[in-house]
Amino acid sequence: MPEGHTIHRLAKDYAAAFTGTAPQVTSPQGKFSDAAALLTGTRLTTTEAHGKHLFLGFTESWVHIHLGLFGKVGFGPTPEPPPTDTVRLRLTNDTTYVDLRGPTTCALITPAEKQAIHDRLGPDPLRTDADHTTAYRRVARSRTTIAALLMDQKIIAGVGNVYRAEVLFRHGIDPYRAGRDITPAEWEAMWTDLVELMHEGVRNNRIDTVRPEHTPEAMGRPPRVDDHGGEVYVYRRANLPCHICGTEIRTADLAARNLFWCPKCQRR
DNA sequence: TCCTTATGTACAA
DNA sequence: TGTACCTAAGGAC
Repeated sequence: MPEGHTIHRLAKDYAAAFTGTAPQVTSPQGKFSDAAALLTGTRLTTTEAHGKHLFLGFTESWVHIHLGLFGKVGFGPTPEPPPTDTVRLRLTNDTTYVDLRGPTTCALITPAEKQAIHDRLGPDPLRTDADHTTAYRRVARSRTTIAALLMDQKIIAGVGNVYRAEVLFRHGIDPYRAGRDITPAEWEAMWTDLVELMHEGVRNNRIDTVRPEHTPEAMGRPPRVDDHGGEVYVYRRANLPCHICGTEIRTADLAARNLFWCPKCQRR
């Protein structure tokens, strides 16, 4: 379930369980075995997230993890169960084990390689070093749709398909508007909102975007049941009535991803 | 048991 | 723009 909030949460969870310890590192699936052998016996000193990229800092080098669409991480107490053959990376110390499966990336990198990743990523609403005005400069010059720009990690890091759909809804912005038609005030408002929503996402480990006055309880409707876990306005609600105006939520393909929006609440 | 789908990205043409 | 890659769950048979 990887948007930026998930990765920042994982950075905290890895740190809480392993910082200061020298975990046993293994790769039951095999693709990370050589690196795992090198890392075993060295200390995990720090962890960090930028957008959807996770970095585990060991004494000598960094492990760079990107979950992609399918990657999953699971923690548990020791004693650890025998790993299944899809576990790419397992860390185990005296109290905790953690398994990583299905990542797009799991690699040892140097500090210079890590810096190169930071350099190609845009500002991350969850990082204190983020400067949203640099992102707006790129948005304001672009003829690309705002829906595509919000998913472009070079422009803004950490937003995925759920936050994209939801923040556009919350600000009444039609997803097909060009970046250059987004006003500074609109960008500022979306950014501020993302900072809040994503911090809440880290705390709760799920995406909730529905304002208190529109919750199922407040509106007298049944709670949402969706395996992504959170309460949302439009994401994966195609052909269901908009929580606010009742219009059917629309869906379309945009750059090979599913886009969702309310044609009445979100105007050009 | 097979098929579809998914909160992502990179690379080829 | 299309396709490849990584995994697991749910639904159709």
